[in-house]
Amino acid sequence: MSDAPTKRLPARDRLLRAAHEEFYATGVSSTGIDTIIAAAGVAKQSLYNSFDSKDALVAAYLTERHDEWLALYRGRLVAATSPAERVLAVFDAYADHANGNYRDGWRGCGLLNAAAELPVGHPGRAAVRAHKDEVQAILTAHLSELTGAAAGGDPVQLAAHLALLLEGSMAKSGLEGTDAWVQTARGLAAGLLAGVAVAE
Amino acid sequence: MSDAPTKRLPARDRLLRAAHEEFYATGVSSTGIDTIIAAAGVAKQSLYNSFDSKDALVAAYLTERHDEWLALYRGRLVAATSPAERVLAVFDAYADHANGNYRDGWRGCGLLNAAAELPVGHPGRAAVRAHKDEVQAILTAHLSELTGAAAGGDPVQLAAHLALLLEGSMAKSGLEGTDAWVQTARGLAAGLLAGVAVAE
DNA sequence: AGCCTAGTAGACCGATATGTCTAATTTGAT
DNA sequence: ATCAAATTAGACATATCGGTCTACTAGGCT
Repeated sequence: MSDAPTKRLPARDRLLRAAHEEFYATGVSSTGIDTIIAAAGVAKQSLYNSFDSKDALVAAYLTERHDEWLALYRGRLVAATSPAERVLAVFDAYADHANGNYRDGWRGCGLLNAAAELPVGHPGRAAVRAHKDEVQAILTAHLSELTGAAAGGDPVQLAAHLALLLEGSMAKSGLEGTDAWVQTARGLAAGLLAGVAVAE
Repeated sequence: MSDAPTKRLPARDRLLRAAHEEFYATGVSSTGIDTIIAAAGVAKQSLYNSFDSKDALVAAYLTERHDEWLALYRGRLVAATSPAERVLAVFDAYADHANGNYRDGWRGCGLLNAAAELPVGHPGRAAVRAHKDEVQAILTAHLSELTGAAAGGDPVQLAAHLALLLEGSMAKSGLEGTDAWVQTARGLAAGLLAGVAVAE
């Protein structure tokens, strides 16, 4: 190694890492500031140097998980060689998410979980909705590529169908603690895609 | 009226009604005891006469929402005259749930929302899982009736598909605040059921 | 060496959390 | 009318919440 063996991360990064771990495991509102700074090994003031409030830390946590999923998806995307595979890459990214390392195990989509405990009108809910809209837009784009402009299947409707399977698999796999339901959803999606191909 | 015009409900019932309203609107862990007793118009001691702790009240809240959904489902069931309609009655019960009266509007499935903020291992999560298993068992039973024992479609697999659509519609409609996604899921389910009927 | 930035430890603040306790009062049944 | 059960108001205890403040310290640059 050219550097010091383990360069200590700046406080902001350690806070985000700890926030991810604690918020995901025990929920946003039942996790206190003190828990997070203890997990990060950071002074309380360091938190308020990087973030205006707990709410700002929550907002950063949400965008971080959004980016995290996008990275998983892009990783899967480069290995996909057909439109159908690119659609299934979205399901694989969800599975990768479920198989990540979490202190107390998989507990479902962190964004949906956070939205579930935020009151109506909270900006965090809008952020989660925007993320899910983006996922569905990705599906729609790949499906348009698959069926072509004038094919029989409607890409928008099929994207809605697949999006429901995806989010349903998050809810159900989160309750079970495994990726089994994500794989089930992937299998059903593959069947639907085969049906479109046959119809063409 | 034969009685007093409005018989004041016992404290326990008023507490459950208030707990429903407050827990659903703002989440279980960010809603304090004091908020609930104020909404119920009840003394604090009355809460602890009926429930051992806040956790016990949360548990009662969960079983109450389970029963509430079952009642909606049974109401829809009596009007259904075929196995396919009985399957769709489950979707209609979910739509009824979404169109209920909530102080700050529809915010998704109360059971899923509660599970999303409970840590792994909490008994409340097991209760929610049991509820969702029951819903899926209901779907499976109706589908078995529909396709018969030796029909082409697998009732178990189709029930899994429909269950994913259902829970996906809860997640997505909860973010939007309307029942639109539940109706979309119902339409997709109807299409799948028509496909089974055709294949027979 | 000197300095500036980032970080540290921890006391402190007011508000709120869950839960207990006491004592007075309402209620319904006999 | 009387009695027991249910309910009331509200003080109280203890702990934690998010957030502020002060004073000290460690590292990297010039």
